[in-house]
Amino acid sequence: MLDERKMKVLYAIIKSYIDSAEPIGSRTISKNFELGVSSATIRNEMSDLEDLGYLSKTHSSSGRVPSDKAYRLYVDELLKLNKSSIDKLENQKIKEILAKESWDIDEIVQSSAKILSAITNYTSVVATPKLKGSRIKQLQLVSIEGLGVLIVIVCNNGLIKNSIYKTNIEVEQEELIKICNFLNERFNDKTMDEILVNLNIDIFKEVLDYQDFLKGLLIVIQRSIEELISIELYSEGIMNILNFPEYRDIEKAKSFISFVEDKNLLLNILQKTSVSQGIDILIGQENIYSPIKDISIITATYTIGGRTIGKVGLIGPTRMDYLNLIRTLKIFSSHVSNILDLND
Amino acid sequence: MLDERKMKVLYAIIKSYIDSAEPIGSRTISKNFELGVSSATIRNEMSDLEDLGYLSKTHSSSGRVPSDKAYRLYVDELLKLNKSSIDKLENQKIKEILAKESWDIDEIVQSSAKILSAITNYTSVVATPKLKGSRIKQLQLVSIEGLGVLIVIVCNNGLIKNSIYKTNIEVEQEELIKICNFLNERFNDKTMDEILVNLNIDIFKEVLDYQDFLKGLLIVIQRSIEELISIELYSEGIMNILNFPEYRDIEKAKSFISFVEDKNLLLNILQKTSVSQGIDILIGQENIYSPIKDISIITATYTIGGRTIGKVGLIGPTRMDYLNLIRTLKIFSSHVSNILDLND
DNA sequence: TTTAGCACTCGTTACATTTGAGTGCTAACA
DNA sequence: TGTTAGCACTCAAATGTAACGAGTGCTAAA
Repeated sequence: MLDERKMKVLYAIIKSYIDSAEPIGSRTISKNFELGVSSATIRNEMSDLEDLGYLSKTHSSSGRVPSDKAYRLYVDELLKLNKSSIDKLENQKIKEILAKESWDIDEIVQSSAKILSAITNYTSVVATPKLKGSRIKQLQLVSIEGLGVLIVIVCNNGLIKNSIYKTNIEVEQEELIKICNFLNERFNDKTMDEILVNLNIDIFKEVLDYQDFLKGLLIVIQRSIEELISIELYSEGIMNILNFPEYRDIEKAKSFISFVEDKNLLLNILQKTSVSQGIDILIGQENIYSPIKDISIITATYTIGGRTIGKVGLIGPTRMDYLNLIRTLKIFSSHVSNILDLND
Repeated sequence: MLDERKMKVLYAIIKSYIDSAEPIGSRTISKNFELGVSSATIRNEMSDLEDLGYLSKTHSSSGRVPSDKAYRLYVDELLKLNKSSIDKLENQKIKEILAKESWDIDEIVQSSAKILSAITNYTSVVATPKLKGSRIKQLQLVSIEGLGVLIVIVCNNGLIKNSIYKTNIEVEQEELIKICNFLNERFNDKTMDEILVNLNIDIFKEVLDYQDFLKGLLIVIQRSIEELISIELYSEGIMNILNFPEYRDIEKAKSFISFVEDKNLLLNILQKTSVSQGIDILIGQENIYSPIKDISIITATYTIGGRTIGKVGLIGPTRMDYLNLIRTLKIFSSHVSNILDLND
């Protein structure tokens, strides 16, 4: 395909453009990179690369800017090479930052997004785990004087959700335990999905006492499970976008922001990304759903016990720092997975 | 002080400036407001108002811009008049939006901030309740198989906090209930503050069994209480600032953003605002703590059972829409107070 | 095949000019 | 004495023009 020198020239341009954000001229390359040829030669190569669709000009006598196709080539190469090179120090740092304990799903996910945007200076998005397939490990009912009943749902992956059933029907402590045991028996080893389907049908046939109480209780449990399996999306560090020169223009910045704040669209895009393990990258136009064509999204999945249950991503201009971001995101998602596994 | 006509001219300028953000000239006023005098007369009045410190010019031949002093006059007048005029419809709308049930403090507070910024299109800040003086109504310990013990703290205002004590010390169900009862007895009718102080001293004298278990448990309880009484600050809608023409300049926008993201400073400012019930407003330079001198902050308090326990505020350029924001914030804070009271 | 050299392009910058919204002052008027 | 029309003046913003320079493509020689 591309001969070695063309490759070198292209990479030089991509790297330069990633940190300057200005069109790159042939002289810049010949000065800053040791290619052993003159600017005129590079000029010829650049002209070829433009014909091949890897570069473009902003106007007839300007320097060149890498195209989506160029980034794609670059990124695919990175993904191949990058396997080994994980920085010990950075690894340690991320581990420490993430060390804070928590069992609340939303809290873990939300603080992940915060941390990720803080260490990268990019905008981050994190989608909460898909718990559809998870099972309920234990259900606890705790009577709270004068308020109602606290429902605690413990998932098999150690995550916890609780909610309140507000009622003034008084139920004996013993009865409560009975009901609790009864429900635990029902739920035992069923997935969330299965439980949701059978929630009402099964239960009333068998229990005769406390029908009213139970009816209310089940509604709350149902709502909790629904919340548990619904996918939430958090983004952090949108402001970081203002540091990129391409977003000096307020209107562009605003359209970026409203893109990131359109949770539905973003969720859709995240879900469309390849399910294969590891890193997935969408560059510019490749992403047909986005109304903005000059942003890239790097996503990684995180897992519990090897099963993919959520996504974490970084968003920025197509000219994003793929090299570092890929590395950071890899380390990061594996640590988040570890944390989630630890709770198991 | 100011005669009636000067007052009218000043108000006309303030109102015009609030919605145009451009210096106001004498002709604009004479055209858009029915003052019955010519632009030349208004020009004279404006000149006087400038001498009195209510107006200033951006350059020698520009229109006039209201000063902080002018806004102060305007706002004080608004606060006097506004008492009665609460819009039924808007009232209803806010009530509906806030209707979603929740018992988690952070959740209530966070979603309040979101809603407030959404309905006003300004940046909102909300500080979580000060629960120092609250009491623990009930403590519950729930054993969770293979994980440890779930601790549920129910406050006397109905708010709930839970955390996990991760341990593999196995404790009999009966013993757990005993410990739970024991702790409840200790905590009963003490404020958070009091509990924190006495937590360790009291307890070990009396309990002999399960010392290790208890030691770990108390550490977690302590941490939970600390979190419960610590003040958190949430802000939402920072992006709204980009819609104001005065923040077209990215650098200004960035400095606004870093101001709002400096939680400590902001908390400090919120706490300095007057404790008197109702609305408090800080205009521009009046706020000596802020590094930015051209923003205003409107704050309201929210209460539980009449006691002030948190603050909610709106931040924007000094040229903010005081009239509407005051009204909205009043309604809003009273509804939030209601929600919190309901849980009582 | 490479490269020095040169004409050409076009966005950026700097500077001069024009425009217009606004002021302040003065003189006339009710 | 307060009000107003009229006019000269100010200054930011818009417009126009010229010079600059970073870049290209092409040609001809090494």
